[in-house]
Amino acid sequence: MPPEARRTQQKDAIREAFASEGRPLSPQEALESAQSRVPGLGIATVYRAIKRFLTDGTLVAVELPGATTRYELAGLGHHHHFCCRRCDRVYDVEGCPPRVAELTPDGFELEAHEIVLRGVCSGCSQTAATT
Amino acid sequence: MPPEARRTQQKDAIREAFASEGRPLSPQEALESAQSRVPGLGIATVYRAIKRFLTDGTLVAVELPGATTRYELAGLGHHHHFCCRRCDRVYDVEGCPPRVAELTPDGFELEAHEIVLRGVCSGCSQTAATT
DNA sequence: CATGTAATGATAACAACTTCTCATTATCCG
DNA sequence: CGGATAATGAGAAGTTGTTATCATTACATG
Repeated sequence: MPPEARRTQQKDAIREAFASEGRPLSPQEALESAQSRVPGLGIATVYRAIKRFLTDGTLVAVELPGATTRYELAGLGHHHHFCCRRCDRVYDVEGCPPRVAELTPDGFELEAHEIVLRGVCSGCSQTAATT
Repeated sequence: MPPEARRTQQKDAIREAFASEGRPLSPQEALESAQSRVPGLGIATVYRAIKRFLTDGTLVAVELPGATTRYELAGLGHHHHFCCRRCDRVYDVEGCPPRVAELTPDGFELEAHEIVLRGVCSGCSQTAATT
């Protein structure tokens, strides 16, 4: 049996990072966010916490093309993602277009689908000017 | 100015691999396919050829969530991809569902989108039986 | 509050993929 | 054909992201 988990301010800070940011975070992003609460936090602890949160169902992995894996709180239901090419942040997007399943070639069995939108987020869009 | 390119049987074999397979290939897949034409072919040569083909517009990169980058012949037009979880091969799929752009959150600027279908390809589906 | 032990932080070690190095080979052009 | 040099193959070396090691710290319980 696995060792009993202890509650620590580090894990609390990491969990809180995902909850407060409200978008999928990479381990590095989670580290930076959580460090505002626990300054000395190390990246190894973030990886350990994420692994534990995946196991206990707190987080789920979000894989994106050409980017490192992000993680977000579980239980959000079916949704997709938007990647900003300026800040590299990933955002959740609601909804799902109709007829996605119709793309499936004959003889293929569709089990899941993912949609990734790309562009510039509202924050970066305002800051804009330069390309 | 860059050195003048020479035509070699290795590059021909690699280009032919992409043309004959008709689907996005990883460097490793391209190597295996091209080795049927040039047995001694090395992986370094495949990487060098791909880099050159990207530069001269012969190939384009296809990035997928949680998978190594694939490459395919350029000029295929807008399309999406299907990943088989059994054989890990990637296939092109025609078409594009309507209203994808409507998912974009307010204030965000959409520039592109990608759809990845997942499941089992027709080849693996027949071989099936086991899960 | 004393104690057993899970958790942490820093860093080394991994793993997967890609690029570099260099001696050798092949291509191209006069 | 002969020479200049681009291309190749094999393996070393880099990258980037993740996991393991280990001495130290901090939970949590009696």
